[in-house]
Amino acid sequence: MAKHDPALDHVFTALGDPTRRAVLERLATGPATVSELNALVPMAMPSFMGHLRKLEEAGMIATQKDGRVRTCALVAGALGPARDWLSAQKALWEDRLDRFDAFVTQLAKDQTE
Amino acid sequence: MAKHDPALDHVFTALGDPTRRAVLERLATGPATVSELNALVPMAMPSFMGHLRKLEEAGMIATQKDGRVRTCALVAGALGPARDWLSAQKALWEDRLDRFDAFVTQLAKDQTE
DNA sequence: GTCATGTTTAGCCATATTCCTAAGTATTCG
DNA sequence: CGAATACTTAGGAATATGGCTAAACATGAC
Repeated sequence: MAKHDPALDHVFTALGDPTRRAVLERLATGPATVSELNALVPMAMPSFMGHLRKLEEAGMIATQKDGRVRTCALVAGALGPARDWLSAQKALWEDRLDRFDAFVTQLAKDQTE
Repeated sequence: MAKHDPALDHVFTALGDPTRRAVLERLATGPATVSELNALVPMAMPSFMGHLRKLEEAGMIATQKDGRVRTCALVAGALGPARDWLSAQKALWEDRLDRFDAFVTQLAKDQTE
């Protein structure tokens, strides 16, 4: 397990905002322009661009400008590390809680004997 | 899919910090006191307490004070929503990318014909 | 009771975040 | 060319975040 993974910092932080999650959810259905994405939330364009920039810096979306229109799309595999961390953690977590459960169960059994 | 889930905001934001992830990783092996956890990172206790408070507010850890010692432990199922969101998203994401792949493949095939 | 230990509170500082408006640039349309 | 469209840049304000030191508290050990 990595001591300190800055990529994970960026990805989780990016996911911690509802506007940015909404963008990702929308992009999961296919690419979209900045204006189309901005229409999802009631926010001025410059503010919204800040969110897109963070998603791009986190490596979660890629953008490309054609003429005056910028199109955004998801980056494959960007969620992998986050999901892996969570899965590993959840496994340990539940294993640990299971053992605690067993401990409590054993305790209860001992008392009834 | 929830329009705007504040619980998810808190959980992902909490995960976006290496100090807090280190705490969770440590707690996955069993409960620990505040001092024990603080020893994991070079940080003054009051600063560190701020991180613990965030984890507690996010519902990810529970704490309890016995005498002058506060013990911290994981909360079961706290990672569930985050993991679920990521899994759902990743599924859509990869499905979408697969279809894009198929589209590109088809395009290439068309050109060679 | 005194003293060490383990937090907790209070208060401060620097920087980052998240929003805004106004004005600028670049492209496309008529 | 002129006007509309789609961003982009510049700059600013409010609040949040992440760190600190110093001092207060509460409890356990002697």
